[in-house]
Amino acid sequence: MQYNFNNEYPIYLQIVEIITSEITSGTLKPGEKLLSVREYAQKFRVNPNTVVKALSILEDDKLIYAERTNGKFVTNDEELIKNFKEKNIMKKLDDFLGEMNQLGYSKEEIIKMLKEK
Amino acid sequence: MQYNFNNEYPIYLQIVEIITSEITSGTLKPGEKLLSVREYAQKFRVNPNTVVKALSILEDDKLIYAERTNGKFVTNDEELIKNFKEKNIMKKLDDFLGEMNQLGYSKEEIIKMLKEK
Amino acid sequence: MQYNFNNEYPIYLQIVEIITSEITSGTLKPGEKLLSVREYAQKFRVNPNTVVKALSILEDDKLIYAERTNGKFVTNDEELIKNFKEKNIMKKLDDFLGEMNQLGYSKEEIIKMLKEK
Amino acid sequence: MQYNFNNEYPIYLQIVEIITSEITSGTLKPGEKLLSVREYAQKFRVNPNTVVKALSILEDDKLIYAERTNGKFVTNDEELIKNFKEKNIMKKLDDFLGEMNQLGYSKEEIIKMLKEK
DNA sequence: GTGGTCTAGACCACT
DNA sequence: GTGGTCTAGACCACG
Repeated sequence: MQYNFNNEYPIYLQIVEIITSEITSGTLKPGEKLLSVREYAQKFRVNPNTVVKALSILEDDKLIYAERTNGKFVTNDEELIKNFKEKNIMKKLDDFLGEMNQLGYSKEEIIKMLKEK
Repeated sequence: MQYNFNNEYPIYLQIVEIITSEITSGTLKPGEKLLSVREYAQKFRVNPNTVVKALSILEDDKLIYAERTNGKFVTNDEELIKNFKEKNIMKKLDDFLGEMNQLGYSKEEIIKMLKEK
Repeated sequence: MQYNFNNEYPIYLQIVEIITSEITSGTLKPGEKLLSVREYAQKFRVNPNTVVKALSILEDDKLIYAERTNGKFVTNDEELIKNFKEKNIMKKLDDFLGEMNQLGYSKEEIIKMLKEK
Repeated sequence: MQYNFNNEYPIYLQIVEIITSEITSGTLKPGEKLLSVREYAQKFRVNPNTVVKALSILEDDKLIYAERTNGKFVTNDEELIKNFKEKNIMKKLDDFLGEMNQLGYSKEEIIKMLKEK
């Protein structure tokens, strides 16, 4: 798979989003070991520092935790993952509705357009 | 009215979006004269150059045109405005659906969540 | 006829060029009376001041002369018109060759491309 | 080398033309890194922002692309470069022929004059 | 009074 | 060190 990063948006945040959705969607299971920084750097074709920065944010969010010399792991707190997922979704929904309203579309019209797709 | 610009996002792009919505929503009619660069600068409380940058993007998009020393005007090409509006909407819809799918939500689930809001 | 003025270039200079070529190409004959400022302004759909500025340049160039209350006329100096025409042509040729050379085309290649058109 | 910018013409557009010719003529190869904004500013003895403006036009044209914080690079799309070169040439040829025709010269006469130069 | 251009200088995020 | 953004302020051509 190719990763096409958007240049108008910090790469490390794009990586945060990728790994976050891997966790919330279950591609990465609770307790599972993450790739090493070097492996992610290769996979994403970015500078290792960029990966470090992304992972430290995930660690702040408690979505992953580090075992000192052993690697980084997905949290075992499934409740947290679930909450994170819902919070994420709600934010996206609200942002989306807000933008569409600004353009003059009501919720009903939006649903109609979605159905037609 | 107060303009609260989001700091994580270039002001000039936010101005582009504001004026674009004014055009696509009909607040600014085809052929209508825009405020002068200096007036927008006052209104938005930004530097005139920031306005210049925003307007030059709208001009690239053909949504407005400049009459040398006379001011800037909304395009008379209503077809273009309509296309622009639709393109804009479709992009937002697709982006939104893409993000949601990446998080593991189907179109039906999304519609359901929207209805519940 | 429609006049589509190029916005990136002063209108009065574009008018100078139009009238100049009318004179050098013989559309306007030596001694012939020009339109009035007002008539040109209507014809070109520009501000009368713009026409005045254009005509004053032509007068500086001696291509036209003013009879006080009577109007403006094409010069009777056919030699001048001819010289003007040649000078004009040579400048255009040189500019063109210069630009093309900068892009890496020799005179021979240019002639070849012209023939193929 | 000295850069003598023509005062009747925006410097940033003159820079656009210089770099465009360097790309289309192969002086700058596909994928090659451009000088930094600051280096160009020194070389051309202009303000960095003037360079920024020129480069942003080249980026709009897709002739160059930016790698965030890493520099700017010539596009790798050689087809695009070729098309750009040809389009550029054709435009110049057409403009030139158009002007000359307006002055009453046929293509044959133009070719004759070119040969005599 | 209008937009166009340019300068000087500053701060910031990113790698 | 790189580009991106923004400000303040200046001068100019144009109509």
